[in-house]
Amino acid sequence: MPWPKSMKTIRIPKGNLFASDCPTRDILDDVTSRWGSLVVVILMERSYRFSELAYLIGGVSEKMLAQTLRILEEDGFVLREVHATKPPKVEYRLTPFGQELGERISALTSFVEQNAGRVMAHRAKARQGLA
Amino acid sequence: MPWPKSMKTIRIPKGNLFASDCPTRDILDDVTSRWGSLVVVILMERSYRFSELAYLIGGVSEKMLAQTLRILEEDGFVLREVHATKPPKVEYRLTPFGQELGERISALTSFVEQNAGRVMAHRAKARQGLA
DNA sequence: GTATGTACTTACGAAAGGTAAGCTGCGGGG
DNA sequence: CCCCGCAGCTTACCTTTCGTAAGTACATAC
Repeated sequence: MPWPKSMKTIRIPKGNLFASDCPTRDILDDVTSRWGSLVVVILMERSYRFSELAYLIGGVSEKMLAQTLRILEEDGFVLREVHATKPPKVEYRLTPFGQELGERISALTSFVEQNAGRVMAHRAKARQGLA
Repeated sequence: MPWPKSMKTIRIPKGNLFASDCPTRDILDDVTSRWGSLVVVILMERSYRFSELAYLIGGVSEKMLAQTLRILEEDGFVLREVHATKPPKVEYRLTPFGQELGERISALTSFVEQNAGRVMAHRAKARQGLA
């Protein structure tokens, strides 16, 4: 697909989010990943252990939970605390930076929760239109 | 993995986002999908045509853009207007509902853009720790 | 009649994600 | 002793999703 003429008058609206090679894109993917956002929201409440998270977040596999937590830790949103008890105990909590992020994500998730009915209704209408 | 003992005292923090069979989860996936959030943010600015979106959002394929737009339309966030000109022209814009959503998503994306430096710095430190 | 413009679809290979089993290290029951 | 269980991952394997590139339709322009 060639570059359309209407492009000549268009400027990229904001920052660099829309450039595919910008690291901003990676970070957004991390925090909006399927499990990432759920982990952040649940950690807003308090710290949790690995197995607690695995059970609270319905449908997550241990593999994906571990991967998600590792990424969020690398990005500086989550803190991993190992307690050398027997058997070992690993607690995850949000960093202050992660809490700032969590406020934004919670705003989004609670909006989605509160308006899920509207969306479901619209989906039903849209599918009637197709049939 | 069996249900751990510490679970007995835990209650699910909020709503139903954490139940794997809740439609809320699907909706969240739609709006936080790789391309979904970018489309919503860019449509906050003004309406755009298909090919314009394809060029503004770096790295998106036409296939994924079409799929993303169809989903956002079904959910009631985006409106699709076909102008029967020759050649045809299709405009996409946010519904009022989509704009409410867009405010939440923009809050998140602008936070990420503004704090990308912090994240990159933390990633670099984390990788030094490993080496 | 060949090429262009617009908005998609479709086929196919690559990559991400899910499932389930294994691993380590220690303590307790038989 | 020996094996099981607990906790927190990790690995192997397979399925689903995604990206790439080509094709479609229809009309006008060359």
